[in-house]
Amino acid sequence: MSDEDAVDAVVSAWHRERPDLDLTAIGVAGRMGRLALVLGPAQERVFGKFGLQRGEFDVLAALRRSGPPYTLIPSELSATLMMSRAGMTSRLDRLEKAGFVERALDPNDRRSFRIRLTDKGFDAVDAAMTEHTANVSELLSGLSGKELGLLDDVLRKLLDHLDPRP
Amino acid sequence: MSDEDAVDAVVSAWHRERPDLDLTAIGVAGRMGRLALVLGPAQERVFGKFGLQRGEFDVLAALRRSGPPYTLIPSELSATLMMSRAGMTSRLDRLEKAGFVERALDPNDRRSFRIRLTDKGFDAVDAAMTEHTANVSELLSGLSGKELGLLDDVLRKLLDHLDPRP
DNA sequence: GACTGATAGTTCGCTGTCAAACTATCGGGC
DNA sequence: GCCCGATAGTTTGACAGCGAACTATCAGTC
Repeated sequence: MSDEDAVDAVVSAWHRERPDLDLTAIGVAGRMGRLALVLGPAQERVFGKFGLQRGEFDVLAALRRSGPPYTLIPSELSATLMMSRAGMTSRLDRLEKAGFVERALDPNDRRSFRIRLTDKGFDAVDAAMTEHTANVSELLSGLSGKELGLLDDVLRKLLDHLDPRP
Repeated sequence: MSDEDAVDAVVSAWHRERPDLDLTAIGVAGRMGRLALVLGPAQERVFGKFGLQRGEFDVLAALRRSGPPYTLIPSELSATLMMSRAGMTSRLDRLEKAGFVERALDPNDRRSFRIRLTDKGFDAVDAAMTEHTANVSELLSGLSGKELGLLDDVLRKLLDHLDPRP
């Protein structure tokens, strides 16, 4: 069988010090956390090549996949991306300054705006998405198709349990 | 079958807009990212009850599970926790100020220190770990034991592929 | 039509992290 | 015994994100 990995070492150290605890779930959570720590930067490297950071890409991607006219409202964006509105304001500032999006007045609601992807933003996000997709496929290429499907099923179930759709 | 979840919606929107892309891996990565976004705050709530944030708990936990005399040096800590030394300096400042750890001179290397868990830090991390363990078990309780084992196996394999042990 | 609570977005102050520059110390090679 | 590159930790400056306070607008009620 395969060697002990970093998470196994953590779990067995805890088991030695605190044999009273049930560490089954801790190991799984530890692997997920560590995975996020490895996958995050590996994805950001790709976004960086297009002058974007992860969060900025997420905004452009949400606009892009919404289809023509590639327009959304800031509060939709902050809700979809699970972040504060304050943070969204500054992200949009950066993206607007870089010419990737435009703020247009919303004719129906004067409190709000319509955030529209510019042509430049469209091109950037499409190119970034192409490479991002290839990169993520490569990152997960250590798993067989069957394992990938299995992982997806379990993650879906877990996500549904933690954050059930209404 | 279960309903379409948020990630399915993202993937199918991308498929509509960009049918040229293979989105299999994107879906899995999306679920992992979203899971991290849900699990993170859910864990931080517990740490907060003990006056700690996640990163600070991680430091105390590394010291605690290293066993007596509960002492490590800063560079070990920053390497284990995959963070910069600069960040570790400020974490240790906070923890020292709160009385959870002490900096002692390293007799063998005058560039370095020995970070030692105080009694107060020991008690705090033990109590936090007890509750953290229960909390994580509860968070993952949506999965059966078999599913948990399956998830662990796949994550281990993936982690090994991405970040192989030397 | 005026009032009231909810909603949209911004501003402000704070915080945790990082990268780069810096100081001090170590340890091997000549 | 002295250099000199490597190593340990800190300091500095910058930055993304958050929560709370604020302004403007909407929508329903009397």
